[in-house]
Amino acid sequence: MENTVKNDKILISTHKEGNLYFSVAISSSSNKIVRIALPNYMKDITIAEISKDYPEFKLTNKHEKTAEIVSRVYNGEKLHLNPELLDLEINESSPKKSPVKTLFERKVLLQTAEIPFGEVVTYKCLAEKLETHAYRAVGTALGKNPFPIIIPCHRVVKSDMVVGEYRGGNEMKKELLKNEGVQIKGDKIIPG
DNA sequence: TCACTGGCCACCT
DNA sequence: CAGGTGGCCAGTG
Repeated sequence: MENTVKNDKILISTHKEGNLYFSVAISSSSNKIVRIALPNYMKDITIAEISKDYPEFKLTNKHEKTAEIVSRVYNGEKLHLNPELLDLEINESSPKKSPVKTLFERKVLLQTAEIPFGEVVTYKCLAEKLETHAYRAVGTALGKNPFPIIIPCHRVVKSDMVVGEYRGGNEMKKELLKNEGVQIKGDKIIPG
């Protein structure tokens, strides 16, 4: 059992790339990533995003390397981060404490992790792979993705190829896609 | 239990 | 094309 537990210490490390800050949160007991913050021009905002779920944390540079990897992936480097490093477990005794809270969310995230660099799939397609018609629920689950960028929820788009929504905003989603070579015109993916 | 809310979809003007 | 409508179903309170 390696999921987050009550007295776990959460370590937050930040890396600056260009004028953006990238923060990651790692559990000191499992040594796994429990949260990745979306990049921001303000360091404090990335930390605040995490501290909302983990009020008791410690700032450290111990995991800055991990935050740097996130920043490099954001900027379009095709890097592989071992999915084992993400805490995808569901804590049965208190699911609310774990980054991923339900089986459905986990299945959606794992399926999303399969989408190759530079490619997109639709919410519908993802739902069908999970053998459900809960298209909207797929979107909702991705909206709560604790590991944005690394679990590439930005590669999931609407059925009409419009880019769609993103926690960090529609523009950030488009930038992420452009960074990995996806052609976009207006709000629409150009099939390639 | 029930009602409501979504990072959606299909279908209709 | 744009905008509206009803439908889908997992989570939430």
